Amino acid sequence: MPRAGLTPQTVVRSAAELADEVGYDKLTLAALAGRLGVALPSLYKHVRGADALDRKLAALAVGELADATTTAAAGRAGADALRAVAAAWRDYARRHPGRYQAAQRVPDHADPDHVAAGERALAPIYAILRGYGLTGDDAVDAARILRSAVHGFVTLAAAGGFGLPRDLDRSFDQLVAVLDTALRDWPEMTR
Amino acid sequence: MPRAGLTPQTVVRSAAELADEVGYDKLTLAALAGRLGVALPSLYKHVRGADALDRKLAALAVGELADATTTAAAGRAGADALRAVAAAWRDYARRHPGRYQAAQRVPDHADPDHVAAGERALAPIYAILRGYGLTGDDAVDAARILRSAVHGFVTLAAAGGFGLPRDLDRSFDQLVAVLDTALRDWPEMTR
DNA sequence: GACAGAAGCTAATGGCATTAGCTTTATGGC
DNA sequence: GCCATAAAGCTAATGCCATTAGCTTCTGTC
Repeated sequence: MPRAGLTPQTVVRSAAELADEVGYDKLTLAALAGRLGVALPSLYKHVRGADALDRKLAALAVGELADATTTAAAGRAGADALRAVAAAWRDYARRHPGRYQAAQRVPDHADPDHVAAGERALAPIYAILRGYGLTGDDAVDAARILRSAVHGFVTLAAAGGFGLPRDLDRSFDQLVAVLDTALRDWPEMTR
Repeated sequence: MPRAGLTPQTVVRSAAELADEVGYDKLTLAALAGRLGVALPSLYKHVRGADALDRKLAALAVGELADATTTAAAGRAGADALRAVAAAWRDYARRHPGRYQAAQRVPDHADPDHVAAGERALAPIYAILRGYGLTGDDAVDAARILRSAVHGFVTLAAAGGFGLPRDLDRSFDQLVAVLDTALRDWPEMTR
């Protein structure tokens, strides 16, 4: 019997593809083993179990999302950077719905790679905010707002929560325009 | 042996409580049966199965969310209404994390109650937007933005996605302030 | 070429969901 | 008041998934 030649890497990468294809909730060790042409328990030679796989997949996905947004932000600033990062973000979520969902898991403090990937994903956001002159508490609030808006949009869109026929691209452009305006005229109010 | 006296109503309500207590992902027919003091298969006398229970729970939760936001909007307009609805929304999600997650399931077209609840939940949002003078496509875009921002915020907050110690209430106030500004000075841009 | 370790396997266990079929309890008509 | 019936509950059986244990076989190194 020839060997399948699996590694932790290939197993996680295959899990990512499977999650994107069938949905994160239907990602199962049994289905993954089937896709890899291997008996289910064999996977335990490469990952500690279903929960560990989920964590590794989250780390992978956050890292990829960080790469995508970082690349999009390179060489840009202001509204230009905001648009590019938001577009890359949404694009990643659409192209990789399973991974994007997996990425929402909060990093385990004991996994430095996952934690680092999470920080890398935040970096382009704070870079954009610096470009708008926002730092400190303002930047924290603004980052939360930016993340909330974009994440909320792609999540609701992916779930089919936007029923009406109105073009989604238009709505997303408006969302980004609103964020740009908000960051330019940052409300001084609550201080 | 005395009867438990269950009904579809009590089963779904108990499921809602259980989901809030242990988390939506850990809501299981086995756990629900245990809480109700009944053997697992007995639940099938009241609900068609796990998936049907999820759907009923979603309908219940969306209805409750609609009630909460509708009540908050009553007698208010403009920024006042926006603040009240956003607060009620966030409050519901925090008080009922399991239900809120359940509510994200898109209504089955064959379930009129669920569909109606979904429309009731949208009503206060569109009412607010009318108060800002937004109708038609503008209202659709604005509603999507509003929903994205608030839903994204409560989702990320619930998942523990906001790591930093900065006060969440402050950030949420800023979010609502940003939305208020955006709705007042609605960008005419993309048309 | 032998051996050590890794990669794979089968078998067994336990949890959950579902279906089938049985027993018992309420209840409504006579 | 009694009995028939439908509903509410039960146990038993099946199937899928995750996990663990323990065995076999491949592969690379001396």
